Amino acid sequence: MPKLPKAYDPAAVEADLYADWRDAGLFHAEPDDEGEPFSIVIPPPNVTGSLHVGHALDNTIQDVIIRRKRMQGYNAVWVPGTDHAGIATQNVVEKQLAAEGTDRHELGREAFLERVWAWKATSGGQILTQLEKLGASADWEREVFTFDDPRSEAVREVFVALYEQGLIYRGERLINWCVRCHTALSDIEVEHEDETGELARFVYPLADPDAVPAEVLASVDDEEAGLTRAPSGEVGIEVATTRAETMLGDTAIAVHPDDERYAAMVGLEVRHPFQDRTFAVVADDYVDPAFGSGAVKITPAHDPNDHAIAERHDLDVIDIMDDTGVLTEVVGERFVGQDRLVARGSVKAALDHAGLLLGVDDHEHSVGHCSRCNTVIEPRLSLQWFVAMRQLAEQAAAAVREGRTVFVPESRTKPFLEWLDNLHDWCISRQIWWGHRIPAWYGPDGEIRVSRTDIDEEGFVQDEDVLDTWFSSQLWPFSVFGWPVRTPELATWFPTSVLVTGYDINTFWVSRMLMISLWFTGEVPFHVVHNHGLVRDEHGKKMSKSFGNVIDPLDLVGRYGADATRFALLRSAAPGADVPLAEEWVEGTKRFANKLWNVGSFILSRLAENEGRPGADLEPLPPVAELDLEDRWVLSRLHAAHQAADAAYDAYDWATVCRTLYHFVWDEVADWYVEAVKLRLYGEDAEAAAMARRVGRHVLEHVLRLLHPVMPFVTEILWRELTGSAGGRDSLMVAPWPSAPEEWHDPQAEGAFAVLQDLVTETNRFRSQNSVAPSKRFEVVVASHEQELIAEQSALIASLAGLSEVTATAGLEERDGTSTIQFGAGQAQVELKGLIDVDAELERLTREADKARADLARVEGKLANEGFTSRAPAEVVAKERDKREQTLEAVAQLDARIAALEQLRG
RNA sequence: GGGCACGUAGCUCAGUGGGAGAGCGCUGCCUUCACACGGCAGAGGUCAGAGGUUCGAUACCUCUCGUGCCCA
Repeated sequence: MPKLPKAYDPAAVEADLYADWRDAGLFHAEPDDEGEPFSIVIPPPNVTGSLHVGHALDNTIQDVIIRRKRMQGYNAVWVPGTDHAGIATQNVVEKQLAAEGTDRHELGREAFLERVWAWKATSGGQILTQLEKLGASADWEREVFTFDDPRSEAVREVFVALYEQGLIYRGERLINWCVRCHTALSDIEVEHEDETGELARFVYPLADPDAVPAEVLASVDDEEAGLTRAPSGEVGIEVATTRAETMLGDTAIAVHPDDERYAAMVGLEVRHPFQDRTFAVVADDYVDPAFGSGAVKITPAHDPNDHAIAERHDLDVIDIMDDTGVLTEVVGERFVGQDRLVARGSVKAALDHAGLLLGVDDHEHSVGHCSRCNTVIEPRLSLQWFVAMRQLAEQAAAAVREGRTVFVPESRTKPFLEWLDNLHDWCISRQIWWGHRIPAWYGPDGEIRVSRTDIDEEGFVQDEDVLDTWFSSQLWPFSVFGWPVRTPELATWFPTSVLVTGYDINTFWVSRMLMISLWFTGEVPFHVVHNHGLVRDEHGKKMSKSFGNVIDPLDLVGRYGADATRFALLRSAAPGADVPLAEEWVEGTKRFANKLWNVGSFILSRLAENEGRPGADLEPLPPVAELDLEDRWVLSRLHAAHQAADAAYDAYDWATVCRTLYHFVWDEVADWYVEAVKLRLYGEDAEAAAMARRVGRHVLEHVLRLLHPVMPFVTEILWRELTGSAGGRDSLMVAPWPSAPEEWHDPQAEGAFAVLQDLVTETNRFRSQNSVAPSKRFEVVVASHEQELIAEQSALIASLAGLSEVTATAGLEERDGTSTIQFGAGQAQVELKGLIDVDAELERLTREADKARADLARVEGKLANEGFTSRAPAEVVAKERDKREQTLEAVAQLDARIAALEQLRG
């Protein structure tokens, strides 16, 4: 066997191995391939995207699942692709246009779209290439795009069908408007953040104070009165708002019907201070009489609750702003042309100037922001297309309740169902150009035609808007397989097996796939939703560019290798929890890859020429009874590791998979088995050495298979060395998943080996405490209730503990000049003479004791200084006191050992 | 305001009705024939706090405090 390089160098092998797998067609599957179908569709990343750690985790998990299923003999396919990402992609190209001094309107719709397609062809989808660096074994021949022709076909079919079924409608409703993106957004594309804003309190003066009963009017200065006297002297009703500019669109004041303070005012009119109009006081149950003054200003065009009240009371609706958030002429010339945030200040100033402002207080409240660009969202009444969600949501909820789709971890189920149960209709039209254009045409006399084919008739024009990107990506699990065409792929791989995604997009995407899939195919889109956490930094903070804690996964791959990067991510991925990641942790997993490499390289280095293994099947081992203790022990441990890892794989518990295999490889195989087996490998008995090689090779190959899904590269390269594989289709990637025979489970061997481990560990401790060099060999006489075991394994014990001779005895004789090593199953007697150089040891200990005394003197001196103890920070003083305690203890121990040694020297 | 998690070593986290653990970091020793990307040994914890259940609680229950997330 050729000797492998001393250290594992991922960069030297990864690209070649990946190309070899791909060229051998190992990523590709056909519907009529052998095996039970297993399928995963990638959550399509934005075509504009580049790989971040979140993608790295999400796709690593998918790769782990698909690689294991492939090894288990499933007809496994992982379909990759990208999302056209309407707003995000349009933003990218619009930015380019802006840099060129033009914009999309100047270019026109058609030219603009050509421009976006051209951008996509050259710069889009690089994220998929980046996934290859991670080792992603996706079926690249099946790559699709949410905006390619077959997917667009599916989108149109779904839109038209839902329209025909009455589940899609066009209507004027309150929606979320982004004044920067110039488009409507659905509810979930709005992110709410708590902010400290200002609550402005002001008075709407009564239009006719004389309409109020005299005794009510007389009570105006009372604390509890409904009426308020403004600084101007006018009498009116107090209201409050965080968005002062919305008062320009107010069309009512609402009070609670049972609120006696306002009973006399209901039905009366108040006067708008800046506009030539009045409006009424209405009574509505919605109002909370305990909040603020108990009277609420009503802006029906810019607040959902107000809009609901307006519908109940048939109020006027006044939209005060244009698409960019600038106030229109309806607000009056004093404020027209101001941005809504500017107007907020000027309205307050104007109210103050008019003597109507009562005060402005800080106010904690939740403010909606565009999830795309973070601009403050404006609720706004607008004519848009909607999907009626009730029926769809009920079906989806039922499917989840029946367990047709399950969430892993299960704890995600409840919030998901609660969200589904409270779903509002979905606004799906977007005022942008890049996306699936709404297949609706408007004819003369307000006729609307929604059609599967374009309408060319004179007088008909198509809706300018496009569909929400999620409207197309909701079809992904079946549109990738060609739906609505009944393809063999669809028949084989749909419904898909598992969907892997962060829990943060359960509402955005998972819910919609479930709903639409059930509606159109009658099937759930996936049997399992595996939710992983979000990748955060090592302190649990969200990664963000502005915070400077972003980790670039490609950078990690470049420096530590794909395997280490994958392992580091998975190792932190405990079920249900977010995933903390630090660069130095990746360094740690690189060391693990190196450890595995060296275990492999050791075993390989001992193999004889003819001991390479042919074929995909693991070579059978001799019956357990014929094996040595350490063989039986390692197989029993392998059995346990196999069971634990297999169960964790099935449970999507990646942290446990990693922990189990890491521990087995490092702490059991490397630290104990490899060391134990050296006795035979370097010994004279050729037959015993051959057996050791055979078991070692078997264990190594087994664990390589178990580890392959998480660390595909280092396992593959070692496997090829071990088996003499030339690559191609003879690959670990498609080697059968191993099994661990029950007969390996051997508690007796584990118990016996544990006795040896304990004795070896205690001997090491004796060495360490007495400064006996690891290379120094000495004799022990062991008295133990496991006398037989000790006698049988004396050579192994001697080898592991670096002893010259191990003698088993029933009982120890008291002898001068000896000491005993205590271990769990007995004692080992050691001759001290010649082992410990008493003089040198005394000298060393005396030096240490002197140093400790010097330290002690310094600390004591400090603590004796009154200035220090009274003026230094308490924690510093406490630290010094601790140090004194520790140093005292150290001095005492050193003195005791010195005394003991002096007695020995006599 | 409603809901859900979580609080264990300096940091990040496992864990279990009966011995308190891992990785990293830290200390000491060791270049011994797979590996210094290593080996051996070691220091370090009131398992957030209080009460309850129990023979026994870090674990189960209740409350308090603290942190995070989702929803309104």
